[in-house]
Amino acid sequence: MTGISRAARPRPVPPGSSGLNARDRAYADLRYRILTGRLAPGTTLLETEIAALLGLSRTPVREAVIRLAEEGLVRIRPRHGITVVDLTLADFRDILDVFSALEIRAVALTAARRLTAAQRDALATLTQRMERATAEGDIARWSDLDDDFHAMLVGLCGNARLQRSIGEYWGQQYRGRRLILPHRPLPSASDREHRAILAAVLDGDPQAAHAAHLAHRARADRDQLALLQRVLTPATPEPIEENSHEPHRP
Amino acid sequence: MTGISRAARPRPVPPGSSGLNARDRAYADLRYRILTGRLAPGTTLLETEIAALLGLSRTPVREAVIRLAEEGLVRIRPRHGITVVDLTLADFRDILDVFSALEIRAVALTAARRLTAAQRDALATLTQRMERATAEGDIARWSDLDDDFHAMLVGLCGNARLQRSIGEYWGQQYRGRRLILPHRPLPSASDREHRAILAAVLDGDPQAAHAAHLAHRARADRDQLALLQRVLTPATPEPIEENSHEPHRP
DNA sequence: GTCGCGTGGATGGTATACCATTTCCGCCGG
DNA sequence: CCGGCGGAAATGGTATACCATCCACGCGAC
Repeated sequence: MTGISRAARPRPVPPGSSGLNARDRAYADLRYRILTGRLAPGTTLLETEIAALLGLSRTPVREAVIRLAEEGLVRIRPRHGITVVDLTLADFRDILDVFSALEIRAVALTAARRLTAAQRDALATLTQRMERATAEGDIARWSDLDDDFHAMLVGLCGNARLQRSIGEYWGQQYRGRRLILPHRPLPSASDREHRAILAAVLDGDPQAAHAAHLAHRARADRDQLALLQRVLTPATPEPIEENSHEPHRP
Repeated sequence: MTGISRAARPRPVPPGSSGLNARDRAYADLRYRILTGRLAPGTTLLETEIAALLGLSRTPVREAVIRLAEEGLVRIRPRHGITVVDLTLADFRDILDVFSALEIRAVALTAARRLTAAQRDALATLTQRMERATAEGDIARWSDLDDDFHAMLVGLCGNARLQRSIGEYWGQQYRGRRLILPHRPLPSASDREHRAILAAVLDGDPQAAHAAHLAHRARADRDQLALLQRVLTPATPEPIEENSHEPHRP
């Protein structure tokens, strides 16, 4: 394909998304609003309301909403409206289980492939930049780079279906990451594990990559869930700030 | 349960189709036709034609087709119609990669759960019946039981999202199984591996279950792909089924 | 006061109408 | 004879209309 990579696929989706049909625009727009918290969990809207909100008719909105529902971001209750799903700790556990299983496989596949020098460099550079971010205590920056690193590992696996499924869960997992971002400790363990993953991938050793990524995800998921529990459990004594590094205003 | 109460209006409802909404009926119907080969790979239909075929309007058909496309069973090419995807060996490899990764995780989760006596019995019985089928050389029956066994392991994992994703890939994997069914050797290896999986699950040992299922899937996938290669490579495919060709347009 | 039933309205599921885009095909010019 | 161009028809994407269904609410009966 194009020499330049498809660019880090994550990112909730830039606001200026254009050149698509109405269905995809509606999907991208709604997904973006949900992932960035502009559409808060629990928000309930009618098909008509969403259509009006986006300036479209019900048909494309409906198709987009069905897709979001299949992805687990919203729930459709006939005659009750479309509700932004409020994820519980158990939900996050389930999501991470699936997401990790897929990602581990993807990394193993990537390790089994021949990478170009540019790709190898890019991976190595990302880990270095993450370590620098850690050293500087810039967790938000680290988190973005971590997204890029994982996305790149997945993007190189060569299995389009696998990538698609991972992308499907990425959004849900992202919501959890976003919630705990302000509470994250320094990701020294992740940095260390990333080194091991990188080494295995550059070595072209799928077995080692599988093991390394499995270990990484097991620990990272455990930590993330522990943090999520802390964030989610309070009945709401402390309003969780919806602002992080995003522009404000809902 | 549904009985006659629903039939308030004379609707040209497809025969046997239970009382779902039109979208789900269209989805189930099309999926069934594709998986059973009634809609042969390569078949191309227009939205209008499918709608006429199912006796529905385009709207629900469209929604169903979008879902099938996301699932990878059909391909939508605007202004060219909806084509039943003809899976290549590479496709099957990709599909099995994802499917196995998910199923392995599911089995590990199941092993981590407390099962009821009935569930344990059911699993044990299934393996026994499979072994009997093997002894009798009834591969078709064995294959069905194998489906049941795997489905039950997955069904017990307690992660609804994981189950959903597995279900999404099950259909595609099923097409491959169906293709090689007549060429399968006696599944002695599978039976042996199933014993190991069963033991680990009944032991409540997720680690062991993970390892056992990983080994099982790795070997089974390898064998299946080898068979698929044999089935798929000949330019002039053997009469795999009695399925008739679609009438071609003049 | 509470429970049950009926009715009206809201809602979403489905059908249909409309329109922009693309493709196919024939015609004209080179 | 070939290739580009134009237009008509087909097609899918979108908008809208329609209608069965379900829910809420109120009224009446117990």
